Amino acid sequence: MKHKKVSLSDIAEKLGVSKTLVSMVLNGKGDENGISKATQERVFKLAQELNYKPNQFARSLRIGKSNTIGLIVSDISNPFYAKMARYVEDYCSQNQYNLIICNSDENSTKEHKIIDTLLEKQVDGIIISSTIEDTEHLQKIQNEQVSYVLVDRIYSSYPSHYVVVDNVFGAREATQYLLEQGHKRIACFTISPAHISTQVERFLGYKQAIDLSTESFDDFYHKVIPRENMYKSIYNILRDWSNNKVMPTAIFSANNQITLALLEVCKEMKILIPSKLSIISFDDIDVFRFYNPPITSVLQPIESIAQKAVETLLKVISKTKANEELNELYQVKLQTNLILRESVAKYN
Amino acid sequence: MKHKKVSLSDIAEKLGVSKTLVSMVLNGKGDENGISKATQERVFKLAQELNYKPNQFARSLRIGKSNTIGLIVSDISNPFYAKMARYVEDYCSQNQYNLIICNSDENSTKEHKIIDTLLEKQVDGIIISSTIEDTEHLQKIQNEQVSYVLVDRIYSSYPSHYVVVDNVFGAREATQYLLEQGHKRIACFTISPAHISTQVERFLGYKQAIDLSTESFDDFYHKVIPRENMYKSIYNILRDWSNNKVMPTAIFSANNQITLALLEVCKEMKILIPSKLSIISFDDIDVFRFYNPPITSVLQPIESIAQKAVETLLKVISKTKANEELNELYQVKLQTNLILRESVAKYN
DNA sequence: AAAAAACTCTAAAACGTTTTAGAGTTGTTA
DNA sequence: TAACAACTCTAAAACGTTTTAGAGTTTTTT
Repeated sequence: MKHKKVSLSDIAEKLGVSKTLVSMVLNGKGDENGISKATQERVFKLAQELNYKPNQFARSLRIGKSNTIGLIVSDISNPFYAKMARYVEDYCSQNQYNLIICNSDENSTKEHKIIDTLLEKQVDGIIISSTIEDTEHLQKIQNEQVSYVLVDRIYSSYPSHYVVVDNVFGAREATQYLLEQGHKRIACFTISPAHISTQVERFLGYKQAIDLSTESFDDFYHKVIPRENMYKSIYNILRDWSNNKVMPTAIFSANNQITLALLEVCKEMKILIPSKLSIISFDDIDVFRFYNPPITSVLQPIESIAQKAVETLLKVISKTKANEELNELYQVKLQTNLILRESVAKYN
Repeated sequence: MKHKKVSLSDIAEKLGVSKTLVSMVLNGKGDENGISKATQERVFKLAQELNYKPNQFARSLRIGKSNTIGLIVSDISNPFYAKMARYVEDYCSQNQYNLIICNSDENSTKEHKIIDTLLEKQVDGIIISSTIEDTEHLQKIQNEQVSYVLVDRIYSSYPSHYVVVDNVFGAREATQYLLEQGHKRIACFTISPAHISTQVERFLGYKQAIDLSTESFDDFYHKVIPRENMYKSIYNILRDWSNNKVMPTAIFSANNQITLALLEVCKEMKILIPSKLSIISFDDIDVFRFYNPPITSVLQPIESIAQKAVETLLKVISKTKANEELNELYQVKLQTNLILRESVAKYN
């Protein structure tokens, strides 16, 4: 029982009317085009009966719009991005948009390829948390007149629409909390590649807090952990500090994966948390809630980030389509929340 | 500098050749159609220069194939599905397929809608972990001649292609391990809705283990936890058991979310693991590795599941397209692995 | 009774590909 | 030198929509 897909023409033919009419009616433009109620009724009825499904390709080809957007993140199995993707998907489908999710694996070459693919698929827009250091990929997207908004990660010297979190504030607040608890030697771990704005900003917030305090900042305690070799390199760092009797009393970790590795190392080295070492982490993932002790962390409003990102992108898309001049830049910065748990001890 | 997108005709025109020729060359069919090397060279060169990108909609419209597949899971922010989606995406893009990921939220109505949307988008195939009890949605997909493969969850009485894990074996092995450690009163927690095959099968494996042992099976220790109210209902169950002095010595939890809730309840009620209660869980998620004590669990080979699912679907798609009779059913069942950690104590 | 307005509908083009069937040369064979 | 093969290329249709510009009736106005 191979039955061909039913098209507009099939309906038109059976009803003895034109495709134009059927198209109008089915798109809800029957009234405004003065199609009689009776005819509209007949069209709807038959369409239903035949289980008519418009061909999206024909449609997209004709109107030059795919109703699809792309989301590029480093790794969708990272809980932070998993949640984000989840909410982005929600808001997209609420707005009748399709979503294509892509993983860059923190690899510039791969991200460039992804962008090419997305542009070939003629997505209407891209939400992108980029791993690339320069901005030629953004230029490339713009050249194709495709809208985009940066999320999570931005370029300070390249004006664009973005939705991010106030990383400087979040990191400063976390570090200040550590200071308030009496810590003096506080280390900061960020993850490679070092140019990513989140890591730069969180380090900045950390530094600000220390500079504002009576303690003095020492770059010795800032380590960029290579993401390919987190466990080993953290292990080496802690061992060196320990051997040289310069162990910090607290660590601010600017990334959830770093924190996970750090926790494993501490377990392995039998460094007790928080009695021997206090830890505070950016990103609040499930593991932190369940860890023993539960980890104090900086919560990002993931759902709002996602919502704002989609909202912003759709705004930009519609303005671009309408050919309005887009002189206004949408730049959203959301607040973080410090979640106090038990991985930080008082120090004196 | 609004420059229109460049099309085949643009290239053809500038080169003074036909669209046909350009199309052939660009699709690598130059040789087999006897286009001279020189001409091919000119085409490639100009296409490159103009940064030509084929219009996928026109292409899909013409050849009736979208090169897109859909993935339906209950919630992509659940670590198990996040990983799965991640790998599915990998294998899809390796095969030049696009992926649309959808969340059903364990809601039948929503899943039906998702399927309708996917069919409208004319995906070439669907990988689906379904929440729906009956099989009319599968019928609907088949009616539209769209290929699909079930993953994770199946219908025992509805023949279809699938890729799953041997849940019965995994659950039996886990329960037998509990028995070997001397446990006699072993409970089993599954999650609602109760009809989902994974839950049914895991319960079955649990029951088999007990029936095979010297212990006797008691349905009293099998609880289906409603997913909307996991914490509270687990709390009530444990409290009742405790009050009535019928606390099991071990619990086999057939779902990672249930386990998480169970762990929280135990913490709240100060039930020590594993000394007071041993726990073993299906699914091995990050939290379990990091928990204190680390949770013994049944590991599913997520990457293989994903790989096989994509592989199978693509096979089915190509056979369907070639109009070959598909009398053979692809049914893949993968093995689980019991990961021994520290949440199970010996009991005597 | 002619002109205007209102109402209902349609023909045909366009979007950018792929594919079918075959056209026009040039060279080769009998 | 006629027939044939080989080589290189093309016209046009088709996929299924949306949209533009306007056609054909009937009703209303003057």
